[in-house]
Amino acid sequence: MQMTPAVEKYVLHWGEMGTRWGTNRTVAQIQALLYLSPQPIRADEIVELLSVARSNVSTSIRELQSYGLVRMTHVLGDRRDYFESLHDVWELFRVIIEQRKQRELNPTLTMLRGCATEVEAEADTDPVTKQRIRNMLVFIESTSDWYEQISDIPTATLTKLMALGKKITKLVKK
Amino acid sequence: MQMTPAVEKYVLHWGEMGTRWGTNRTVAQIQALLYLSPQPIRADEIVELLSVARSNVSTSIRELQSYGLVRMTHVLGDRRDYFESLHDVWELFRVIIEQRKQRELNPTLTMLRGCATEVEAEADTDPVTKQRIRNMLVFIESTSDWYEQISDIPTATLTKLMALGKKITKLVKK
DNA sequence: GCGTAACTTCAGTCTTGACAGAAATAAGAG
DNA sequence: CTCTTATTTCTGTCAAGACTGAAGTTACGC
Repeated sequence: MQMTPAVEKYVLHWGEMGTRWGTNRTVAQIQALLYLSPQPIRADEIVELLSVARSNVSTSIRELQSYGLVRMTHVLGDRRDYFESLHDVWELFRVIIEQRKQRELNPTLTMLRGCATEVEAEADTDPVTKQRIRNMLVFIESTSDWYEQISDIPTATLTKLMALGKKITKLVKK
Repeated sequence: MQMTPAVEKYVLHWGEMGTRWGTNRTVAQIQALLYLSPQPIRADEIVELLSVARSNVSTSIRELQSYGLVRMTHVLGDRRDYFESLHDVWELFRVIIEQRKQRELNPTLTMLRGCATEVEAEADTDPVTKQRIRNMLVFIESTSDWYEQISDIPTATLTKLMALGKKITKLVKK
C-alpha cells in the first residue's frame, strides 16, 4: 500500500467524516486505508502511513474489529498481524447501519416504550404530549421493523429496488 | 409545559442521543422539549425546565432554526419570542436526513469524484485500489440519487411502502 | 430620549475524549 | 529460561467545543 495523492485525499476526508459519524478520526482513517489497500496490511505499516502512535493503531483496530468491519489475517512464517477491511461497499454499510441500530435505535425504543406506559398513569400530562410520545414510538418501531426486514435482502435485489426510485410508489398508489 | 418524570426521561435520553448525532446535548434536549410541548414555549421557560444558561438556550435555538426544525411564533401583546418544533415525526426526520445529506453525502461525493478522476492519471496506484474508489463512488451516488427521489414522496405513501417490508422484493425478482 | 425588558454576542472556564509515550504483557526463537 | 519482537494497556497531556456569566444590542413603553 502506498500513499498516492488521491489515496491520501480519500483517507483524510474519510477521517473527517468519521468524526461526524460517532467514531474518531484515526479509526475512520484506518478503515479507509484498509478498504483501499489491495493487500492486508500490518499495524506498523499503518503507523508509517498515517503518522500516528502504535498504541493508537492498536486501540483503533480493536474498535473496528468489534464493529465487524475489519478482520485479522496472517501470513505463513510471519507472526505479525495483518488486517483487512470488508471490501464490498454494501456489506460495509449493512454492518455500519446494524451497529447504529444497536447503539441508537434499540435503546431509544426501550426508552420510548417505558415513557409510553409510564405516561398513561400520569394524570398531569397533557394528552397532546402523550400522543406525541406515542407517535415517536410508532415511528421508531416501524423504522426498526422495516430495517429488520430489509437487512437480509441480497445486494443485487436492493440495487434493483433503489434503481426503481420513486417509480416504486406506483405499486402502492392503486 | 411541565416536567413530569416521563417527559424528563424522554428529554434526557434525546439529549444523550443528540451527542451521537453530531449535535450537542442542549440542542437535542431543547428540540425534545419543544416536540413534546402542547404549546409553543419561551426561552426563559426552557432555562427553568432544563436548568441551563439563557445564553445557551439562545444559541441552541438559533442552531435548531438554522436546521429548519424549530420556528419562532408570537403571542399578541407579548413581545417575547415563543418557539415550537415540527410536530410531524416524518417531517422531522425528512428535515434531519436532508441536513445530513447536505453536510456529509454531498462533500463526500465531491471528494470521490475528485479522487476517481485524479487516480486515473496515477500510474503507481494499484488497479484494485482504483476499482475500490469507483465502487464507493457508485454506491454513494446511487444512495444520493435514491434519496433525492424518495424525499418528496408523501408521508402516507411512504408509510404504506414501509409496511410492505420485504414483500416489496417480489416486484423486482420476476 | 431614558429606562427597562428581551435577546445575543463574547470571553473565559470546564469537560470530554483523542492521542502519545511509557510500562506491561505475551509469544516465539534459540 | 532468557532475549527479542509484537502487541496491548495505562497514564498523563492536549485540544475541541459546550456551557456560563458578563457585557453588549436592540426595541419598545412611557
